[in-house]
Amino acid sequence: MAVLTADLDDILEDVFERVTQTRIFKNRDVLLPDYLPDKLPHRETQIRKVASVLAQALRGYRPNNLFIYGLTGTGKTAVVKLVVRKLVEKARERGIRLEIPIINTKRDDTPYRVLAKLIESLGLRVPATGIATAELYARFKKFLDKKGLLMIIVLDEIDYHVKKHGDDLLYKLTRINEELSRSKVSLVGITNDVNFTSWLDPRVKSSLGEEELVFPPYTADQLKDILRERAKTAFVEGALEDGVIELCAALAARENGDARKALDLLRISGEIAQREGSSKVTVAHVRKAWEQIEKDRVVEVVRSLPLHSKLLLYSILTLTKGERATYTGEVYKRYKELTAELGIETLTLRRVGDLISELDMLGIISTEVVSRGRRGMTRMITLESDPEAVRRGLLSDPMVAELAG
DNA sequence: CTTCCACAGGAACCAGCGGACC
DNA sequence: GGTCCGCTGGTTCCTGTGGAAG
Repeated sequence: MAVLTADLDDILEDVFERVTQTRIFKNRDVLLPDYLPDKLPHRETQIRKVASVLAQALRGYRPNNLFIYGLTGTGKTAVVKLVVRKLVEKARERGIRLEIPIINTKRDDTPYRVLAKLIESLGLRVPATGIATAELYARFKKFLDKKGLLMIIVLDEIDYHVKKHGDDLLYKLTRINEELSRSKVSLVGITNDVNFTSWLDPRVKSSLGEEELVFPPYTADQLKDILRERAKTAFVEGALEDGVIELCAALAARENGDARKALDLLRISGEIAQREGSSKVTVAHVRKAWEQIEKDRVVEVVRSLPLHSKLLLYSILTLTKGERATYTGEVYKRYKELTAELGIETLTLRRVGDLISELDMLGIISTEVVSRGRRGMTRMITLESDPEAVRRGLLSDPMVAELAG
């Protein structure tokens, strides 16, 4: 352990030396998830389709509603944003009154907030709460009609909204044109969930699906092209060892052809290489990055859990030790002991069941409803993620740390 | 074949909060 | 300043259920 004997100056000197000497990145930012490139390889047909539907706006007509499906990281949002950017430019040149708000309904996840965003896009401020949603909708309609313009509303990740709040708002928006005299509205819905339409009222479905477009997952080869394209501006020449791009592409292709994941992976591989003072990004760096992404995700998710979920997870962790399975009853018993020890209130079994489901959906644990015959129905619970990462996430909470002693 | 366990998970309801409206 | 509103994060009460034990 040379590190223990070296003195601080030497260590820091060494680290600074390595980090500044080696140059891997030319422009790291182009690998970040929110970077919007002006070239999107293998999305020509989708760009064409979106553009041809929305371009009606340039002639002053209301474009057909458009519905876009595709898994995460297939370029849906990027394509739409790119087309919208150009379209708004053109409309301005031609003096057409066109407004295209893009609303992420996962971030703004209530009907209220969606409407608030819409009103804000018309240039008006809205209180964060306090008004009935129906009233807000009435206001939106009024202001919109007064302005007399063409509005294309892009609702990103719309499946979240509908699953949480139903298709009420969507239904109203698809029919809003009947109540407007001076303005027109088109809708673009974007969803990750391919079976999403089963959640919709048939009338909404047919109206929203005037035009439909599917974004297929990228293949490994296509991901390679995307990564190569970005790598050109992201890395200094010769910084990538042979096979790095191929491996990133292959790993991400396995994850449903997710381009975002592929880009993350490449970026983090580069960061690891840089930190190690290596002059090249190697395949080994990619493998490390892959593990790190998963662990970081787990630590972060666990850290941001509410206290009672953490206590449940802590119960699961100690009961399973990362190996065997446990059951709802066992977990609840352990959980009650923990809350008693901390002197805090205990949630009901009903609520705990929901919290366990949430942990399952987050991918931290996996559960399966099983019958143990006379011993009743229960959920079989196994820890799905790296126990060390889970422990780290949990111990960052002072309450849990107190329990662990 | 029937019983019966130990929960799953739906439905309805509630308290408290922050904030706008009148 | 009381009232109304939506949201969060709970509770209470309830009906449903797969399969080992009897």
